[in-house]
Amino acid sequence: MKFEAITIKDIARALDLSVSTVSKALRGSHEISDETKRLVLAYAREHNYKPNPIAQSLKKGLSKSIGVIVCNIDNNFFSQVINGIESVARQKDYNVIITQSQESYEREVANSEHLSSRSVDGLIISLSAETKNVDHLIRLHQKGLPIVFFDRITDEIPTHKVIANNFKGAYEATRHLIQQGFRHIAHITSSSSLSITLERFEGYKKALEDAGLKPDPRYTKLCQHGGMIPEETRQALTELLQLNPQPDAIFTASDRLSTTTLSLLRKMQISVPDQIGLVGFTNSISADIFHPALTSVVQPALEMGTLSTELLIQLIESKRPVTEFKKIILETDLKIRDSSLRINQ
Amino acid sequence: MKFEAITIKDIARALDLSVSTVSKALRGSHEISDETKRLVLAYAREHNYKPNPIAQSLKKGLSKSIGVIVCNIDNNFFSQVINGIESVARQKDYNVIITQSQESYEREVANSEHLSSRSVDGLIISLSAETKNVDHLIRLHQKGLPIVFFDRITDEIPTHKVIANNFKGAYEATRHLIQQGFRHIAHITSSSSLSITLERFEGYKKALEDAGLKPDPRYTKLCQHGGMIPEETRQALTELLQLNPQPDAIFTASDRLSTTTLSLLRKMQISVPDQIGLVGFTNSISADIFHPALTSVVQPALEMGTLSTELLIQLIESKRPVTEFKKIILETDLKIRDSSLRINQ
DNA sequence: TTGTAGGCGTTATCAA
DNA sequence: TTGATAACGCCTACAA
Repeated sequence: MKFEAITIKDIARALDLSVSTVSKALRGSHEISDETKRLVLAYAREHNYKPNPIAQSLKKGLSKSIGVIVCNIDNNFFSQVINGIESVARQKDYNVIITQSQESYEREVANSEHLSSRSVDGLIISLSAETKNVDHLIRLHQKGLPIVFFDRITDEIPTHKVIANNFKGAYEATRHLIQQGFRHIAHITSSSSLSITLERFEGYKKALEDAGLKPDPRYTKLCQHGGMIPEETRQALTELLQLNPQPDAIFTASDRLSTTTLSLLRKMQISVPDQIGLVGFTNSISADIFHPALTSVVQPALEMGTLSTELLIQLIESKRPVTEFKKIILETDLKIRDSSLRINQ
Repeated sequence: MKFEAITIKDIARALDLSVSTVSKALRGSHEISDETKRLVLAYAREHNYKPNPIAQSLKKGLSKSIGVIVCNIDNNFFSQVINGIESVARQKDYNVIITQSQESYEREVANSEHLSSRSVDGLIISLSAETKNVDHLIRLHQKGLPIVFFDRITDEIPTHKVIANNFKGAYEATRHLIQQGFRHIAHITSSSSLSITLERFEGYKKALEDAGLKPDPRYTKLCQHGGMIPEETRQALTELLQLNPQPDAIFTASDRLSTTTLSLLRKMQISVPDQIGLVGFTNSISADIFHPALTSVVQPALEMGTLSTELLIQLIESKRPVTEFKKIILETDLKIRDSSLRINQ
């Protein structure tokens, strides 16, 4: 009943050769006669021989697989990044092992521990909203595990990083709202410990200042769980709507926050943008399809995935230690669309 | 510079014991003295010993990983299913290796070959739109690789399957359009070789018939690539709009087709539902957030993932061959909402 | 040109 | 209670 695959040993026995001869023949070594090679290759093909990757891994100390930690796959941005990761990885013959932190620090630590201990050759990670301390990753990095960060990065580890131009995106999104005539613009964003939170907040603030508007700290609400807990977002929105003067527009900092906010507004029977303006920051290409009622700032998520993977594989396969690390900032591609959501239920 | 992990051998040398003693002590064998166990475990913990999973795999012939083949991760339905798969797998200590067929038969074959050959203990798959022949999977199944199908299944392989109640979902979606007063309801669907295509078409047809409407074959358009090629969908929509009488509503059979159609209608400046009715079939929970202009039929995608994974792990870990296979049909949870998309650009 | 032997890290069997 | 040995499948000095 077990899945019996053919091995080098089987070929050797069948052809009355030694395993090393077969091994060499299979890899086309020049120290094997053409005749023997022909025989071995023919037999291998005929019996559909495939080297056992696990044995190869054990031998070479490389698993030909890369680990990925994201907070949640079921999120347009991350699934697009993973799409990019998978495409490049497959092309270079690496397996992709996916794990989710669900925005939990503990799960992030557990997943990183699990993925290391020799089972992956490298790690691609975007930090969880809860993560304030990256010692677990520093440890792995010091042990020599190649790591590439994307989107939610840390400055504490010297390695490659790929991010979007969060400042510029947030600046342009906010400026767009201002140009639409909104004056009291609120900001719903993620955990204060995330790199993206600060960068986007700075863009938001600068746009207000450049327009002569005074950023009011009461108008910025943090969601420590990055919107994973809807109640948190509901609370933030409710508090904003009770302020005086009431905000006339909202700049939401992520896909999850945007969609949750949109959904809450719908339940509250508040039309966008007739009653309140809404712009969402997004890194997701298809966002313009999925968010027909949002104005969005679009970033190439797919490219983040492909780039990160190329950099990681480069790290893995470089014989000599890499000393210079890149921090790649993908440029904002502002895409404004003003469809609106009419509420009629 | 290499990642040097501590091994059993290191512990044995340090404690002046044999590797087999250490191995047994680590697994708490009762044939080892308490004193020795204490020593070994203390040393192991102190030096953060982790067994090398690759060596264990080689030894046991099990990799503790499951392969997944979907057409595209960057698709709400599949990313939600994978979310479910990953959750259950992690809980049971399995790695999840993701691959995408991109709706290509060739890539599906290549991925399945790659994932088998001992690198995964089981396979969870949803067929590509191009796949007409499943010999590649029959081969793996016969070799003893446990397989579970979800959503896009085949009847040719006797194993567990998890699907949605496609007939009922399509029936209700179509009936809803009829109740809204639409009479010329078109249907844009996927490849004719997919199981879901037929099932959803039957539901659509039955709803029309039950309402005394005559299904017109010209009103059903197939997209052989499941909407992966936008041009295909554009063509289908264009042809539909040229028919006489022109359809007054469309029932789209999948997320990708729904969003593409919505996007095309927007470009054509055709409002939904003022100028044309639109209902999309979806298995995706968050669809009601993402498709504010669509009426949707909601299915528990997450549950498809968790269920499939539980069934697969059951197959993998069952000592005796499983003889009875389940075909689980998850029930439709119809969720109607009639927000509308006003076009103003 | 081919074969022998040892090892990658772990586990299982059998002997001490 | 512990240890020596072989084995999982593959690779590679080194010998023949």
